[in-house]
Amino acid sequence: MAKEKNYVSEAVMRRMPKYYRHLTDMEKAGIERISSKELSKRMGLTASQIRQDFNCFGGFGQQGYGYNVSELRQEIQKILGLHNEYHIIIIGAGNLGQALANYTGFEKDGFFVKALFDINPRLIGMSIRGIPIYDIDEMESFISENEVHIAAICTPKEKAQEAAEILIQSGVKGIWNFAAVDIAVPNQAIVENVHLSDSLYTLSFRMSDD
Amino acid sequence: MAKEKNYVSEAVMRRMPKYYRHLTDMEKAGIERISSKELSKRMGLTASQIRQDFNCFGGFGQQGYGYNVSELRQEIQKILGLHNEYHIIIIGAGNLGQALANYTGFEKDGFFVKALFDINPRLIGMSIRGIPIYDIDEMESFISENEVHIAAICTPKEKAQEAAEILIQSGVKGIWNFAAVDIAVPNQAIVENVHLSDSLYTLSFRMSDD
DNA sequence: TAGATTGTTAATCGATTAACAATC
DNA sequence: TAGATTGTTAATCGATTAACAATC
Repeated sequence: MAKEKNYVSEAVMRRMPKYYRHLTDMEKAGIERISSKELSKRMGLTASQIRQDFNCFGGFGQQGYGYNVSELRQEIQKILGLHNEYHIIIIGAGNLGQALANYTGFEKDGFFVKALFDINPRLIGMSIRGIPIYDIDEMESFISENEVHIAAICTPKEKAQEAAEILIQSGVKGIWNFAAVDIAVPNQAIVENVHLSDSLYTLSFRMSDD
Repeated sequence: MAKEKNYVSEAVMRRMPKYYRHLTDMEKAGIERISSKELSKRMGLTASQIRQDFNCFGGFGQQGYGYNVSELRQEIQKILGLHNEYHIIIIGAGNLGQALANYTGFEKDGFFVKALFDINPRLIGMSIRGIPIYDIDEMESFISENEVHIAAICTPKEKAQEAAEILIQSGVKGIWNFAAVDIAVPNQAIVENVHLSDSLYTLSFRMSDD
């Protein structure tokens, strides 16, 4: 039974999706139970860390038995908020924006793309998988008329901050930022960055590291 | 003057691209010098941490003055290995693979996409921005005949591990993994993961966190 | 019951912050 | 020189690991 959710460290939070991913794979593979020790081998963590992590949220296991894979998966699904449905809009219908819109893999977790927005007249009016591309000027009214939980910012980096401000003012709570800038936002908003260039630089660093 | 590069913690390593990004922006904005204190405000870190971070690599500053933006940027560029040129191939020419191939933003940092590989006969023979899409069966011979530093894995997750193994056997050192699996690799290879689903789950978690 | 493995407390390790002497 | 700010050492904080009593 999960405890009241208190403060969870960044480190723990970043491991939760990984647990969820592995548990989903295990469930699919028909594995019914797993001990923290087995799981630690599988995931490259320590058994101790796994038990500590889970105990941030309450005990999910049983002494002498371990964890029931399906149950544990379901608990973590709830912790991650993946029992909810999320509506996403994509700001910027360039390469990346279109690729995100085309990708259906997030729908199984309840994430649905509802619209894209762009300034390019050639793109406006088109659609991707039936998802319309609108003029960026219609963004605010779209948000007020439709429930939008998350906005993925796929604009050039110069436009990202401005877009974020409008989005947050319009009531969007979650920003999934793909632009290569650090966006400043008020407290109530949440920004999750996907800095592809940072990731590539890190790879470069480790490749030249000796 | 940069010291011999020793062990650098994961935490420090992950901050280096961010420094590089901010310094590049500052240089572009014509800022000549900056103190650790000013930089700390700008980046949301502490001045102490910034000085500690830089001292992993040797001292780049001057007492009483601070840091010269251009010089510091150049030092970090070298630390990150961004003075080199990298050849990238993309495995999987679906939405994401194509988006990456279309994106030119990494070229300014010396990353060039040389080819894509896929199993889909409809895609094989086509090209993106002049970059050819080849049959996946030609991957090994392409690598042996061309210098390939980095392979971006954009395949479905079921194929990612196998692709990684072939790539590493063929001599590719860096794997930029976009598939939603944790790839197991031998020591000499380096994997940098971009787990978009993990990122989205984290966003969901923080949005439902109260 | 005996064996296994959790949940949890205590010990260790590493990263961040604070402080200050060195020095430009 | 005096003021500013680094480079670096010491103190603190937090995260990971180890240990073990609780218990299935």
